[in-house]
Formats: sequence, structure tokens, C-alpha cells
Amino acid sequence: METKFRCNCPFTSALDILGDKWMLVIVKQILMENKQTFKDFTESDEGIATNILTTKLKQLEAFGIITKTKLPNNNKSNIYLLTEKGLAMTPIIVELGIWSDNHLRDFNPTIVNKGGIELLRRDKAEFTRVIEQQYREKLATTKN
Amino acid sequence: METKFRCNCPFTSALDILGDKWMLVIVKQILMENKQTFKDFTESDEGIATNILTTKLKQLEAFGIITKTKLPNNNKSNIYLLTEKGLAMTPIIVELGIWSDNHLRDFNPTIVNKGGIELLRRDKAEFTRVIEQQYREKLATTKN
DNA sequence: TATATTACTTGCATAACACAAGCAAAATTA
DNA sequence: TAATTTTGCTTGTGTTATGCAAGTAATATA
Repeated sequence: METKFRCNCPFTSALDILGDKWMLVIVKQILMENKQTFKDFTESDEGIATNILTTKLKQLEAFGIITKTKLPNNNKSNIYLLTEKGLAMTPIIVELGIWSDNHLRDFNPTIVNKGGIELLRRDKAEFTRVIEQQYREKLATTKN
Repeated sequence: METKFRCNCPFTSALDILGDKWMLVIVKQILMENKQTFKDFTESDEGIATNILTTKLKQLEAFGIITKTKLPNNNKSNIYLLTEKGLAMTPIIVELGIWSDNHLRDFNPTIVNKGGIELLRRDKAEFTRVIEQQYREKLATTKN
């Protein structure tokens, strides 16, 4: 699974990895929708196919964005968690949400107002901080 | 060219439009690399194929992210410029650059340090402001 | 022990993208 | 003003990415 980078531009290089239909969506689901098992992802609103999910989870793991572990008491379910590198993608996702909130409702009027979108509008830095902190707390109670 | 949105999530809806290999790259080229004609894009480091470029420029125009015009003295070259909706994508691109700068050099050691990356590291809000202002100045001297 | 669940894999169809070539209109050059 | 070049595309063909349905092995549950 070697990734070919198109050029030496940092912006384009990020998109060589994240610029597809699923990578950022999966990270969002882990970060903001409490999803962590294979089954969780397959049951999401986005409806990813299982073969694509397998491929994308492997890619995310290969790039160090998520880790794949098992809980000590459960030998069956794999648990996918964000690494620090994955958590560092929060601002990207936040900015996508802001742009969507401001400019995409004409094209998709069904976009919902929930998940603390008022805070996102009022103070995006605080929104980002809260999301990251909540995930760190989840990590602390999950891993140990 | 109707876009099917996967669900009613604002983050996912943004990626229904921007989540591919080229949309954000083209916006970056317009915003930060002074590219504006069809030929400019074909000559870029990323090396987009002309048929893909045609498709993506049409999509960006359909979503109101860019406009297609001609200069008054030139009846041949089309000029592609960012709209306000397109300019509003600057923070997304900035965050992609920050993440890339911090976490992608292990995978692509050729990533360059230029284009004011020191400012990007020191003060991303200021970096964003400068980029947007420079583009607005370009717009002012181009359109009229 | 039988059944269900989870995390996949496999096969096949379609959509996105890549590469090469060609082409018409405008601009430039001779 | 005729010939050439440039620009902005289109077309044809192949490959990669994604979608959908089905199947499977290992584990968990009844």
C-alpha cells in the first residue's frame, strides 16, 4: 500500500492521503460519533460498504491515524481509536463543518443543526477544544 | 451533475463535494499559486489530466466556488476566479497544511518549506488573513 | 450444541481517474 | 492574409476506486 505523492506541496500531500470519499468521514465518526468497532461503522448513516471499510481502516492504521486493538475482556471485537496524529485532524474537520454550515445548505437543505453547532458558530476554537477533550476522556476510560 | 448527499451530516456533506482527489487542490492553486487559466492548471506540479480538469472546473462553477469569465482584452483565455464561497475555504486548506507540516513528513520527506510556512506555524489566523487579503487584492486588479 | 454476531473476504458491476490523441476557435507569426 | 501556434476543450481506452451482494471463519451467546 505505498502512497504516491503527486508533488512536494504540503497541502496536496495531505490530500494524497485524505482526499477521498471516506478517510475524513471515518475519522469524524470516531471523533464525534463515538464509533469504534467495525460494526459501528457499517451501521452509520453514511453507509460504507464493508470491503471499502476494511481497506480504509487499514490505510488509516498504516498512516498512524488510528490504532487497532482489542479490549481485554472481549477477544472478538476490534476497537479502532484515534492516535494523536488522528486527533490533530480535528481542526480540519471543524473547518469543513463551518464551511458546510455557511455555504452548503442551498444544495443539501437536509443538513441538520445538532451536535453543538451553536458552539461551532460562536467559538470554533472552543468547539475544537471541547471535541478533543471529550475524546481524550473517552480514551482514558477505554484504554485502561 | 446532480450531487447525491450521503446523509444529513454537515461534515459528510462537505466531503460529498470536496472529498476527492482534485477539488481542494484546484482551489489551493487558484488561491495560493496565482493560477487562473486552463493552461495554468495543466502546467501545475500536480499534473491533472485535461479531461478531469474540465470536469472539476465545471463542478466548482456549479457549486458557486469559482466563476468562469474572460478578460475584456482577451477573447480566448477563460479566467477562473474564486467566489466568496471559494475564498471561505481558505481555513480548510490552511488546516490541511498544518496537519501535513506536523505529521506527514515521515511519509513524504520531499515536502517543501516555503510559501510562508513559518508564518503558518507561528500564527495560522494571520496566515489565513494574509492569504485571503492577497487574493482579494488580486481580484480587485483583475476584474476591473 | 446450536445459533447469532463480528470482522472480515470474494466476485462482479459501476464510477472516478489517467493517458494519449485529436480538434475547433482565437491569437500570433510570416 | 495564409500558415502556425496556443488555448480550451472532447473522445477513446485503460486502470483504479468504490458499490453491492454474498459468503466465511472465529468468537460469543443461548
